[in-house]
Amino acid sequence: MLTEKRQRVIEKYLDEHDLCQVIELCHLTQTSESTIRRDLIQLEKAGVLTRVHGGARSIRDFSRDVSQHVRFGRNHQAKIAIARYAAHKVQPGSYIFIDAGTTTYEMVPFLAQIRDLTIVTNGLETALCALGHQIETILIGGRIKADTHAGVGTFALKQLATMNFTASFIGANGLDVQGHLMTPEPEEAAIKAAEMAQAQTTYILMDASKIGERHFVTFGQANQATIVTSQLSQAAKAAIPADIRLEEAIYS
Amino acid sequence: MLTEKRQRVIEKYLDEHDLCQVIELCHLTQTSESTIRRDLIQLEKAGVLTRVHGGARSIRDFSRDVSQHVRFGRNHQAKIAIARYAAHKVQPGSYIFIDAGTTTYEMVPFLAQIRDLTIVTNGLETALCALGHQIETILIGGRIKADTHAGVGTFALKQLATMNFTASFIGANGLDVQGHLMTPEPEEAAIKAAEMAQAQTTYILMDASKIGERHFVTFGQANQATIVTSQLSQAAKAAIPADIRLEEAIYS
DNA sequence: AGTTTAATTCAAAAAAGTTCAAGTTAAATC
DNA sequence: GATTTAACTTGAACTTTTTTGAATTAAACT
Repeated sequence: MLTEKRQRVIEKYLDEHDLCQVIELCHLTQTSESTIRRDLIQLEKAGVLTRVHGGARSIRDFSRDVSQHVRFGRNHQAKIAIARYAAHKVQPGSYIFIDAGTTTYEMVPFLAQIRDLTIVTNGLETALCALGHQIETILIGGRIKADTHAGVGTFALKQLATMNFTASFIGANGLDVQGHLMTPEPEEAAIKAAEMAQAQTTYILMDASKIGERHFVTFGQANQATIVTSQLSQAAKAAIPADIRLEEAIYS
Repeated sequence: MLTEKRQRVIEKYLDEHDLCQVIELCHLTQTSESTIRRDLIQLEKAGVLTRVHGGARSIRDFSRDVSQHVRFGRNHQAKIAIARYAAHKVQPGSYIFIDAGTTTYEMVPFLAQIRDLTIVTNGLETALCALGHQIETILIGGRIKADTHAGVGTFALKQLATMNFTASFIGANGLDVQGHLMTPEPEEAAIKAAEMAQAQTTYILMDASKIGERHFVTFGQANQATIVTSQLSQAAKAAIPADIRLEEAIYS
């Protein structure tokens, strides 16, 4: 492949994905890491992208560190599979809520094709990503948490209370055998509860590693929602409550 | 094959493909690499194409040059000077509003040192930047405009109506001799008006090039605020309304 | 700590530049 | 009209430069 061509592929890929790993580009262009690194150095010098540890970021992507951790995180493949699966539930013309968080963030690219879609979110990165995909986006404001970049607090709750969603897609950090949906942080829990309350249908996105885990605050009951998760281990299956709607997203 | 004919074929192929390899052209024209190289040298000299290692690229292809957008917009230095000047107006312990926009965005780094500061903004990038500087941040939600990434609309206005700021820092696109503060977009104008209404003191940030410019919507009167701008040209001075508080930020 | 990613270095491979002999063409000469 | 010569084009052989991938060392992240 021509150097020129390869660098264009990289540019295009970065335009679409905002962030990418060196390895991804190797597979994409069928070249070695050395070559990709050299390309990235050149492209950075040309002002097309910014190099970050492990890959590169689009120059006009402000979401920086958080989404970087999103992309390079551990169960990334599982999260994408869950997100893709969940995205299939979305109907054209609907108003959906996308919770702040890494798994739900991954839904956005899969939503880009759906017609007349409006997404509402309290995640800054999610909003920016959606805008980048030409999706009509409404952001829940409020105090922004420094670690997760999620809108929380009374301002957020008040704004949420006036909205009604076709469906909410919410991340959770834990699910126990009694069907408690849990998260470590009270303010985020309050928001998640409101997100559920305002939705006709709720989907909880959580990878299998979180089933059986317990956290400080319960924000809802599992039987009020559909759980979308990755392939379950035997241990995870034992920890699932009885009266539950659970769907496994299979990925290869 | 005639040289003339061969070069015509190369041109045509390049018009269609933007980019091509020497080998491709050899097959296409049934000639040796030497010949193709000689053709490419000639055609490059004629300004038809640009040679790259391994092939050539159409001169008409500007997708490459677009990437020269290391564009920190036009008056970047002036904007930083204005932002620095405006930031000095901020007192510790205050609640201030920072409007979405490039000039106001530049204030954020200068605000990082100020103790007990809470900033409220309707700009996504501004919020992320502030969070990055460990500043307590509240975001105004609402529909997010795709071009400016600013929160607008009724959701935003409603949320704003409940807040009160020590000071608002707002960008403007135009100021005429009657003291009209103007911006091109009605929805943003409505937000800017609300930002002014909720503030004890308003600072309008605009570089000198915008003084004398007119735009579609007026969102406020200059005598209700302090204008912070860059060094004024003679033309700009002539366009300034009489009853105005205006401060020039000097930069070297 | 240990693991992953990046920078550096070097040899192999690919491509470009260079040179030259053979082939073409066209005008000039016989 | 045929032959010669000069100008030009072409393809191959060779050298130089650029690009590439692997190996090693250094740095960064968890």
